Amino acid sequence: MKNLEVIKILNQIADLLDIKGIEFKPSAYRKASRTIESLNKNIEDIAKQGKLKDLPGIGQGISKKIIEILETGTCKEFESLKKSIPIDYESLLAVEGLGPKSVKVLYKKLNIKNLNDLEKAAKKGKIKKLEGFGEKSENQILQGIDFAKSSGKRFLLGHIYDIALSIENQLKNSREVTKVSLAGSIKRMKETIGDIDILVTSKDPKKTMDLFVNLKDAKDIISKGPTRSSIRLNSGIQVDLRVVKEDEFGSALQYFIGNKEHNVITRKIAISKGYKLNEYGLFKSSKKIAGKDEKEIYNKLGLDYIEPELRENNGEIEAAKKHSLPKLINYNDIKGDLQIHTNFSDGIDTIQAMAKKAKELGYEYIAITDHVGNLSIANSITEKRIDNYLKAFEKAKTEIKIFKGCEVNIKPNGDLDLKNDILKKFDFVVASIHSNFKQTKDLMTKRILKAMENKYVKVIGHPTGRIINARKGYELDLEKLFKKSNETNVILEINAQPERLDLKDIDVKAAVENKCKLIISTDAHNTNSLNYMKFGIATARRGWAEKKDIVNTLSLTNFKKFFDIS
DNA sequence: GCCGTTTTCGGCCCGACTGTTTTCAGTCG
Repeated sequence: MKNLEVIKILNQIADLLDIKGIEFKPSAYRKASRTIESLNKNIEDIAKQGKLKDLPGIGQGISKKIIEILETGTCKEFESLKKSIPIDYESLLAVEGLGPKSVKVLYKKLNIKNLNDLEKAAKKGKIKKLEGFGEKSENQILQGIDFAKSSGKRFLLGHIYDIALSIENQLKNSREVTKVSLAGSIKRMKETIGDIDILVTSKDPKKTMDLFVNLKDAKDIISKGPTRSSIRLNSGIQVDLRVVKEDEFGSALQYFIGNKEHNVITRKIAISKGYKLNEYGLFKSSKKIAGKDEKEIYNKLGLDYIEPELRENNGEIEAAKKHSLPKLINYNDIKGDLQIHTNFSDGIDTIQAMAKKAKELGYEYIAITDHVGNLSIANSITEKRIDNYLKAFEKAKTEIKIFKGCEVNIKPNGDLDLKNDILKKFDFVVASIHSNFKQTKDLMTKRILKAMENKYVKVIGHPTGRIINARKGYELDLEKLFKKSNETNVILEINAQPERLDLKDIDVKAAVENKCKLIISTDAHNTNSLNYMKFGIATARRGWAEKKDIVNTLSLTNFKKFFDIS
């Protein structure tokens, strides 16, 4: 799939046009880029079918450029832009406070082309002498350089969610604060988060802002005002707090949860109905007709309430208009966790400890699925140790149902790494890929399809093998897997590990559209990681999944029936 | 560059905060 390549180049064209000071075109390129980002199809296939222009935000000009990129790896427009502005704009724009206008001035006046040039110029005090810059902006740039060098990547949802909740709680517990909510991408439970947005109402905004910028975990204050302040935490993530009035809380939430495209469309709908929508409310001329409550705003726009996880401009507005939004799976619908590791293979805690924690989480059943076979890296349970492992299940005294499970490696040819006469001793076999990721799409698809034909396999673990920010998933024809799943009742997993979330949201949506059921598992290697379930559920919700689409929402009795196990 | 129950041309979301200004441009979300 060349989707990522196309996305990257379109974004870079947008950056360069921005620096050139060209209006409106940058946002057109970014919009096209985001459209491709939300696709769960191969852009090359769409191009071959001549259907690029059917995609929103892609017209005559950009479709030609996409074809050029697919054929040659780049496009003339991009190359000539780079020539005319031969600078490392990506890292320069990553410096906090530097935007396209400043980057242009710095290049024209001081010939600053990269972070090194920028640092030298700032240290020599050259920047503060430029018109429009000063002492403070020079200092800010110096600080920003360090940050741009050290990070730049987005944070994983699962790594910062608890931090966000803790800040939310500290605000909630203060006397002045009357309402608190997370907003932005973290409220939408996006897999990666740029910064944490929080919205509050307060009886004493000044006091609340003081409390906020003095939070224990705050390293720097980026800005502070009566309605908006930003801090940077020790972990490096930025947190924005906004204080709004009680009767603006709903409209502010609507505005700040986003995403951007979703908001642009809701605003346009407002305009088409003769209203105006902004963070202060929904207005008819100057009269406010909604604002306190989000639901009210959506309803007055002729839309059903849209859950935050769906607000990605991915069809939710049309569905809300037609009253056909899915009734999303709830965060408390899960009845069991079906991929769990213990100290028998590469986990830390015992079967009993995992079961105890699962009971606390309110589950009715779990499957312990330690690695079996010859996978050396994960301390796999080899044939010799299998009997010991199975006996441990008999010994474990626990209050909830435990399925005797294992995770078995799928070999490059699609065979499993353990013989059938051993596999049959287990109630619950998860099969997954842990090696030879680089096979062709065709081979990889056949490899997994073959594993799905094994009658002992119940689940395919982390089906695409991707690691967020680190490894692309393997090339795979998911539609064929969906079909096979429907034939064989072998279920594809939504792995809830923060760096996996695999299947990912748009793949979940495709699965649901193919009437393919899924299972959500944490792949926990210690008791604490059993808490990751919420990120898997969030991924399911972002993929429009309902309770009925997720197998482990079934009661123990029905779950057993579904898989025909006891 | 895209798009159209106002438009095939003329719009394109808009407000808070900051720093450098003395009324505003740039950045950010």
